[in-house]
Amino acid sequence: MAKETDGNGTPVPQRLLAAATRLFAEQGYDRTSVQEIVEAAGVTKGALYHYFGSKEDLLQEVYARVLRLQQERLDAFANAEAPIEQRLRDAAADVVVTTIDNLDDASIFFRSMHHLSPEKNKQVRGERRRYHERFRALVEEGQRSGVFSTATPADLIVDYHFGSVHHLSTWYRPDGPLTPQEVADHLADLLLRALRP
Amino acid sequence: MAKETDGNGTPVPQRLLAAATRLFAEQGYDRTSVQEIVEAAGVTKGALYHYFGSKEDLLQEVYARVLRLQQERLDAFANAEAPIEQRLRDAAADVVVTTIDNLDDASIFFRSMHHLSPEKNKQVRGERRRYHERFRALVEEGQRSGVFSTATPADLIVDYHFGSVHHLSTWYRPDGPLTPQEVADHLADLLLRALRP
DNA sequence: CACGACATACCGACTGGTTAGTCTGCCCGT
DNA sequence: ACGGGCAGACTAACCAGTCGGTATGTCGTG
Repeated sequence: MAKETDGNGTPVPQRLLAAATRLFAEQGYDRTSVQEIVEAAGVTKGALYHYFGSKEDLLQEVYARVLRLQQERLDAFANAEAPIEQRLRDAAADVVVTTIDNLDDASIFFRSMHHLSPEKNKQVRGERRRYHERFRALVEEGQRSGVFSTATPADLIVDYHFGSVHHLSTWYRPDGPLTPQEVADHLADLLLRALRP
Repeated sequence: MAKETDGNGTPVPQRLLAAATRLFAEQGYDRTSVQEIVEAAGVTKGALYHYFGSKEDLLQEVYARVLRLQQERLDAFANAEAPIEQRLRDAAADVVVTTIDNLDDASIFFRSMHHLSPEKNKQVRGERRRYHERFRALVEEGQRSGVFSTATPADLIVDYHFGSVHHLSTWYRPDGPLTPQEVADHLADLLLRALRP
């Protein structure tokens, strides 16, 4: 009986992170006070500053979690044994599904990145670039082997697709007509269709 | 000699709006203090609150300007005398060029919309929807006449394209290798290629 | 096994600083 | 002499982070 103080079974740091994620997504980083976060997590400021160095650290932790997850999944799909069209399609569809599954994290990611201090921002951008480059390598591989059109630079292709992923948090509603998988299939299909020679 | 107090020739309200636009884009809405805005415009708070009701009104005015401009241009291209592929391509490319030309407004638009109060937010969303629907009508027209594939719902097509427009403020750099027109041509081309039957 | 020393986990009042918006009044053109 | 245009001091509220304090557990030692 040392890890949780009240009825809730999950440990305090994770409760804080979950509360912060929800509140940052709902109200934005600047409009969420530390007081609100600790109240939502059922603790006090003492607990938060015991586990985290600052409010900003909380935000960075949200990013780190998302980036780790997406990079792992991309690597898995990209390195699979399959023709390039299949690998790109799978990777493109997967990032859509996982983004919808973590829509809170996604809106925080795209809306609040500029709230990070320059150093942390640089770090996050660096990991983001790794992701971008792995994806671009897939496009280039297909272009070299003649499966994809070379009419458009690979960089632009990647930004085109991630624009639509980025945009999901603006328009996708879980109670809408399309399931996450259907949206993912459509968006991956659009990408592959645009790449036909 | 009643309209401007110092050496700057432009009237005070426009100076305030310009300063606010730049600062909101650079630092975000919440992180920009009213004090900074008035200093950048070379006036004081008295002047700002003489012309605007609140800090939020400034933000809304930025939106209103952008929305008016883009809606006008879309209507012009959409109602032109040309085959549907041409009209859609022109409209899709134009929104890219004007977004890049007003990249500050664009980043504010997409990053700070949720800072508006519910009523103003609803109003902006309404005008946004009008734009979306006019664009969607173009896609549907092409689908009905068999020029565009019907594999993807028109709504999704529109969100796909505007995702990439939205995303521009994240990656486009004026000192990069591509001119605004080149980016616009590429993105419009990708859209049209994805729509090939 | 008893006991003190130290560590971990957390509480909550407090501080120093910032901010949006107000208000009184001056200045100047008409 | 009147009113639009604006200055700038002021206020009331808020907020991130600090700090001294408490409770509970762990570990080494005689």
